[in-house]
Amino acid sequence: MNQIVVEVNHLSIEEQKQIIKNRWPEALKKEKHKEQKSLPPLANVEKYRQVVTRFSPNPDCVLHLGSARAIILSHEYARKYKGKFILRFEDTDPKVKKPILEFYNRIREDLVWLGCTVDDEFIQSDRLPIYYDYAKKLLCKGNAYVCKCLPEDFRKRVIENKACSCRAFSIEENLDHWNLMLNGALGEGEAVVRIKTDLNHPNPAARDWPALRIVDTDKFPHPRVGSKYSVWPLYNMAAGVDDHLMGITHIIRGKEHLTNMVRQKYMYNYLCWDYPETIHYGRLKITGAFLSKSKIIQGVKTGDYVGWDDPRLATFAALNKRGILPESIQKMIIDIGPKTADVTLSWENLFSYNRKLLDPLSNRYFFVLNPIMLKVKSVPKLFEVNLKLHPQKTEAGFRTYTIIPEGNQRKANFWVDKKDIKSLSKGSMFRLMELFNVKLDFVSGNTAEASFVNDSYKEARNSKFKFIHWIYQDESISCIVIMPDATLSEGIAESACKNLKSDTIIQFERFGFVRIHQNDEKLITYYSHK
RNA sequence: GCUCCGGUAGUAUAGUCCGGUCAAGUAUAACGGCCUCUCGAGCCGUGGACCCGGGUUCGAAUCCCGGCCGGAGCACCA
Repeated sequence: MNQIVVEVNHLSIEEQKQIIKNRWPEALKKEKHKEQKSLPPLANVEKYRQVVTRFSPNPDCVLHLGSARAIILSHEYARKYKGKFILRFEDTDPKVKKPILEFYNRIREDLVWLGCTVDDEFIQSDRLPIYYDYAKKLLCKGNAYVCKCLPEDFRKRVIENKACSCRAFSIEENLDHWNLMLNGALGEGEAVVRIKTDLNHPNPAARDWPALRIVDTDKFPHPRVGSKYSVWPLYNMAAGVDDHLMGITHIIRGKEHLTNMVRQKYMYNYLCWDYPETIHYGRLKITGAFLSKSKIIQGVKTGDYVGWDDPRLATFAALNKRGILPESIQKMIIDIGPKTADVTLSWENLFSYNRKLLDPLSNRYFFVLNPIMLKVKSVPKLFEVNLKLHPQKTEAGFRTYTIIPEGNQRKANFWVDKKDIKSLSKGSMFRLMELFNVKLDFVSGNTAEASFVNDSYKEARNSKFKFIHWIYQDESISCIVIMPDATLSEGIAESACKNLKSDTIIQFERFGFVRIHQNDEKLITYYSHK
């Protein structure tokens, strides 16, 4: 056996290929296989009765593409294993990252839009007594202490692996101090509860982390519970306790939380809990989009953005407005999967997912961006055209226009795109799509003149005429397209668009997909993509 | 500075745990062609990648060592 392997390895690739070709030609045939991508299996599922995942946002901003990975992966895994998906509002910072009432609901709405149904919901600001309970337990067991050092002093010591004097207090003293925190005798910044870890832990970030602190809620009332509490848990305390209590089996979150796992594991050990399985995925960026909450909040506040759904933002609200389907986002996130490397997507990626879904669903219409009046003379007769609403689906129906030549010159007037006309030279022939062929006579300013040639499609095709779209002057309405950079483009759409309901997504042929935003007095659309 | 994580075409992903079928698959983007009364969709085709250097091995994207590059944490934020 080994001998054969050695022998074969000494042959060149060409020689090996030749032998295979002669003896087993079928082995060289390549098979094309299309695989439906799905999520890799979750670890240790069999250990648990039911998979439980959670999405836990701070309601201090609307949701955006940056959260999509956490939401969709958590939800998708819960569904895949017929488990539970929990929404938990982590609103435990009334001061620095203050929650805002309106966002609780906006986040719920965003999740509904995304198609991620929530099985259960919790709000941490309802649960302070629970955290107090565990804080006291940890203090009683000597696993935590009340630290009254200045943060800078503590840091200095901890970097040198040294304990501060508070660490040596007795359990009774700690409980006294804890009560002083709770009853308001100690003010903001005067004390924190720290979980004891290992002062020699190689990672300084893991040493004796803070679990609860005091916030002056008279000055900074919480939007839901006001000034009822002044002692607030920090992330690792609240999330750690909740993950256990809520039976979370698989934590799926960004890798910036990697050291938080290390920290929380100390607490889990003290309380004799098992730490859930974890997936720490990498950061998701999209080129050219701001995915930073603070920038979004700032920009909306100053009016640089028109709102949470400004088309320049990658918030779900904005993506919705721009005609991005939630299914496209879902599919994209699932394809990306849960790996730890950072990803930088380009819009093209999202668009191609979206286009695939949109194409069969969207009806087609004509829209002229830079209108120029084209006067066609010598139109011999009345033309009635039926334009397909969808090129591949006749069952979608038609829109019908009747072109009636007028005057003794038998003229018919159309709006066409200036760019199209500019690309044609005088005397050249072109075709008004689905209508007839014309010859360009002359162009001046905002009008052009042409004369009827014939209505032979074959001739247009064979002679490679340019095919351009058009809007009959008597059947035109004005239309505004809001572009991705928030600029407005005004153009002319065909009158059949009058009946479109807002929120439908259509394709303006040779222009791109747009979503109808408003169609009362004026047609206003948002541009999606080509 | 300390600690952790990562690096496969322009972008994203499969393969890495457990070395051979990877001469590196797929999607998207680019280019060319076909088809189509859209510049969309569809079909066919082309080009394009294992961060670098050593080592182990008959054989390395995969294992080991060293380097380089990128990201994250080191908050009384989440």
